[in-house]
Amino acid sequence: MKKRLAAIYDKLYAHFGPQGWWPASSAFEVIVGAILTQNTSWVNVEKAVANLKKDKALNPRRLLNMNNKRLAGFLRPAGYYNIKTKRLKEFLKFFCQEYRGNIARMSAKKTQDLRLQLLKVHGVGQETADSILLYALNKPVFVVDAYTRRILSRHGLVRPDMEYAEIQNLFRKNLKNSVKLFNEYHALLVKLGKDYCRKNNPKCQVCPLK
DNA sequence: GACCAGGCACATC
DNA sequence: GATGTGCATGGT
Repeated sequence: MKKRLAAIYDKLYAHFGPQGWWPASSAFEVIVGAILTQNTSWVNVEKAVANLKKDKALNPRRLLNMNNKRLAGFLRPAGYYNIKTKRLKEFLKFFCQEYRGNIARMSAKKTQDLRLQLLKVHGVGQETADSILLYALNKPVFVVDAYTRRILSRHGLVRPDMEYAEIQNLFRKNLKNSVKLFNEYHALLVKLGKDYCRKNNPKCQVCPLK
């Protein structure tokens, strides 16, 4: 398994090159994006984030104080905007109360403890929590998403219904637990997924992993 | 017009 | 524990 995971990474990296993730200009923006991208294409998330930036609202206090109607209006292009308004507010409440809206304070917490805290926030599940840990706070945690599952199962490394934690363990146990590697690996899987491995995508047979 | 997207919570069995 | 459903916009 070590060799297979390493080989997949090498092929993807050789084919696509470095992905430069996460596409955001601050840790806080990463977190907002992580919540907004739940089951949503990234281009739509970018529009919502642009709305917030244009209003100079992309900071914890301003977002937390904004009324929900207005916030939902900004989030609209990202879809599920009512739900996402609530989820974002839930995170902001936690972030401001627990860490005074300060990334460095939150980052100082022990990774596994912080992960558990994040999972208690309503609207933050495993993938969102891990995206925050890896891409906003640079913790060596592997992010498992729909593409990861689909790609690995199509290539026979996991069963399609395998638990999140089990898939995550595959990476943790068989690769160097490096922020740089985990960052790039997951980003490459998403790139491959978008280009070749969407649901019902006919390009699947010309996948560069073959 | 159908199908899909970088999930999650909740209901029901 | 497994399975089904609502949430919603915008691109292909």
